Amino acid sequence: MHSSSPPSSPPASLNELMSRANALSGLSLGDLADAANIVTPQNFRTQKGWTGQLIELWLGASAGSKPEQDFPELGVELKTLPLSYTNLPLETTYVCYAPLTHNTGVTWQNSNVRNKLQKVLWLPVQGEREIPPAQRLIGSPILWQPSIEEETLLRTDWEELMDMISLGQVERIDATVGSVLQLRPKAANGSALTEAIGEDGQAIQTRPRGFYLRKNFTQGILQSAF
DNA sequence: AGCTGATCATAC
DNA sequence: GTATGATCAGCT
Repeated sequence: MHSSSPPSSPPASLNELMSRANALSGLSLGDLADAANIVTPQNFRTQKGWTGQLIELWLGASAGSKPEQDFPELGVELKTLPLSYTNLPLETTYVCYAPLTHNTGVTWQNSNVRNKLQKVLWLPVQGEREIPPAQRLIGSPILWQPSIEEETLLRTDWEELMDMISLGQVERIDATVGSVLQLRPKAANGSALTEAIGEDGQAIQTRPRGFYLRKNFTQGILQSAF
């Protein structure tokens, strides 16, 4: 049960964002969907981003698909995190689209990955597939900033991946590359293609890729929060 | 086509 | 059981 309505404006401060997030903790996805007059799907097979969009709505994030943080004024990125019964992440976490061309001048410091991960508000949600989406409960929010050690791990992986992309080795990158950050396909389907750099420096067409955080890394974030 | 929100489903 | 590679929906 939940009787209020989604906010009509973005949070004006970090405190307001956190108090909105804390107010969701303990509620079910069905509660929030009902109160917003949204139909909860029976499963996420055809609506994989549904939970994230529902939480965005309730926190007052600006809708849309811009390559920027969810709360630009606060410098905060929002991520829902599906958890198992033992509170382990069930899925990797998408970070951002990977640039495969025109990467001269791109450094870790000005990268989209670093920008997105500078400050993240994690919203844990029960994610076991046997739990109907409507019954899945929201957990306590975690506001996270990478530690020096975490940022070093991320930067090292990012630099290795970007080096390979820039040197024409994108087709040799698979999801095993990177200790905490990995590169995987990111597209509507297998026929989507984008430009990349080939082995001999020529333009090639390849599947679009995205950066993802490994489960072990997000698990560490959860652990250090408790 | 690019990019957001992600989970699915098969190979291992 | 789990990670990789593939896929779904919506907006620009």
